[in-house]
Amino acid sequence: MLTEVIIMLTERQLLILQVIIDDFIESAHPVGSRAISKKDDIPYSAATIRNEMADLEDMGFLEKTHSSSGRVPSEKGYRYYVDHLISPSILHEDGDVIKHIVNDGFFEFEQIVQMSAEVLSQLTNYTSIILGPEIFETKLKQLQIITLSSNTAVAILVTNTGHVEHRSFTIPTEINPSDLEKLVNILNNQLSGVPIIQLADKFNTEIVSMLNQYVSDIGKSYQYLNEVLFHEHPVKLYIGGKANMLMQPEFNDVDKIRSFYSMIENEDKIAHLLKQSNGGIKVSIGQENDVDAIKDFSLITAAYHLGEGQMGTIALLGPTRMEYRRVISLLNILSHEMTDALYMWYKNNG
Amino acid sequence: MLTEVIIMLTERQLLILQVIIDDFIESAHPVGSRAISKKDDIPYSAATIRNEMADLEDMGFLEKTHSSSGRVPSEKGYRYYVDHLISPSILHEDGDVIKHIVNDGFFEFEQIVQMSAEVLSQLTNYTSIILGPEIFETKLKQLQIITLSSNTAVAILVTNTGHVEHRSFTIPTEINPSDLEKLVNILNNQLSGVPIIQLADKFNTEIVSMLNQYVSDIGKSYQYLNEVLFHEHPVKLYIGGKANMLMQPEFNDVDKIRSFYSMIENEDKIAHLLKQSNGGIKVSIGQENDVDAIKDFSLITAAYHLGEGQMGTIALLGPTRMEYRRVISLLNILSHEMTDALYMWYKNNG
DNA sequence: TGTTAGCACTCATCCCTCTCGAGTGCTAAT
DNA sequence: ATTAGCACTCGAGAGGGATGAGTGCTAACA
Repeated sequence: MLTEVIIMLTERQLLILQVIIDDFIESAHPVGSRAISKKDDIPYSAATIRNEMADLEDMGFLEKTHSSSGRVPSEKGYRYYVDHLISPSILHEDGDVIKHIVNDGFFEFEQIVQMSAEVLSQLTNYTSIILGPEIFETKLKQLQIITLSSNTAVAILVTNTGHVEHRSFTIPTEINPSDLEKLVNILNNQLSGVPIIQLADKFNTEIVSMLNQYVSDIGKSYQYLNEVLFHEHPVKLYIGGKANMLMQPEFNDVDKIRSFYSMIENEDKIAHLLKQSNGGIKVSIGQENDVDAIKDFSLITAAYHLGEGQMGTIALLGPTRMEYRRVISLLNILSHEMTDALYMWYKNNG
Repeated sequence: MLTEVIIMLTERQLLILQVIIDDFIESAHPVGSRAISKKDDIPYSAATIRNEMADLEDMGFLEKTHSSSGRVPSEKGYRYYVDHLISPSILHEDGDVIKHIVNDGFFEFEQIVQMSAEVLSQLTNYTSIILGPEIFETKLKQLQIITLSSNTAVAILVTNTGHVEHRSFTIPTEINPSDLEKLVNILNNQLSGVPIIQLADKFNTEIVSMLNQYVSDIGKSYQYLNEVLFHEHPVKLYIGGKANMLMQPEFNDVDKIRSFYSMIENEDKIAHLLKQSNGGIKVSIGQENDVDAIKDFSLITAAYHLGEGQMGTIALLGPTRMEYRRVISLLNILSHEMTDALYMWYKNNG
């Protein structure tokens, strides 16, 4: 796509395109010329509309489902609609609901995230996905190792944001259980305040030698320890309203439901999708999506931030016939609210 | 149901009933007399089968979907089948898979539970639900309170089974943050080893006065603390394979799928259902279920134990046309394996 | 020249009917 | 007691209008 011919649409074409897409988004039925001409703000006859519709179809913004059907927006049509026809309005009812949730009393950040995912889905009847918060900026607050038996223990990491990770493990035979306490002390002294993302590195470079010096010779088990303590903290994915989506008329087909569910259960792939987001609001319509499994859907992603480091991604997955205007407004509000909430957190706990 | 007339079936009727149900469970299609008479172990003609089928229908074990259709088991038929016609066979392939998972290396118990739910569902294409482990016998290993800022903190409870619970909270103004450490020490001294279920009580009766004595006057905030630390630890519910169930031909109808999902998302209700289970394997077929939402389904529950105290429930939810024989065998194996695994845990960590 | 009325045409959807086949129940013969 | 035979029932699926919402095109109009 080196050259993209810029197609100029007349005012009237813009108006008609917009009305058609608005109508289809609401009704999910192909839109006919007569229905358009009857609308209040359309002073043209059905025949005129038909001519314009034919032109819009030639330009690729509209499609027919069969030769004598009404028109349906093409993906290119949606793209144009999203890029040029929707003014980023703020819908206040939705905004209030969201602000209420994000700011209501004291919650763990993760609770806020979870509730947001839930509400986002209920407001829209699409499936909401929230990734993160990513851990670029979160720092280790404290590390605990609690022994359960002679050879098992559970390690607990607490971050400055109140996030808690834990993992059980068997204590390597090289390590004398009685040394565990010393080990934890050293780790806490050296690693407290260190960004989570740097823990594994710092452990390898600075801590290991220190451990060998002050604790018994931990030998090869340092790698195991590193693994247990600092590696592969799974990215948390909050998916809200897998079932709400079934309300959409697009899912009046059993096979579609099946393929949707087998897709949505594959959390890894979803997480991968969202990770590509790099800030701002991004709309991927149908085939624009990189992943085959959602080429029938639209995915709207928004990032929420903390200072420099990006923290996570909020997304809504729905049919290409999506309420783009409302969804974009919603994600805008929510990402700002979450960013604000995070900022407050940081100010208090950083 | 004060009196239940005991109906005697002839050997032949038993055989025919069994074959019909087996066939229907496998095929999901109404079973006709000719198909039965053609089976190897059936030496009777189709006409004979028809006569017997008519009798079995009169007795309520079979039904027709319409006047000239083949027969389908009634719920009473399934009940009889489950009670009298299936010998509790152990299916070794399944058994091996399960043993492998439950005993494979060192895992947190919760990981085992989660994986079991997943595998159970994949083996059967039904939806698996695992409740618990209930906390009757688990004891507090250690309590931690980690302050995040001047007025927020996160409380972490670790049990002897390696289970970790955590909750963020605001520090009540009555409590001097510098006293928190003392508070935690007292709590750990007094409560370590106490069964989780008794924590709240013990806190109210024994600890509060002690705290007032040794720490600053915590006043009315003791109730808040109790709430934060010990109350309402939500029962964990692991649901596996919500989507697998869609493979069942019973779900070839969009509305059924919708109602299934809106039911399964209501975790509270499900948890309530499973809590009624009191040991052994229990089969609830269709209308036998107390909850309306699953009167079209069968629910098989099995408890897993630890010593005296029941620990949790494993269940499979499927259509009434369920592979009862296999499912019962599976749950049997799994409940024993989990019970054994728990026992080992206890021996090591009790 | 842009707009509109009119008309022939297309196609999905609904409904009706017909056929086919898998099943039954009943009766009479073995 | 069992079975072969037969008439009957009913669901599923195919075929065939009728309906109606939609189109494209043409010719008339301002």
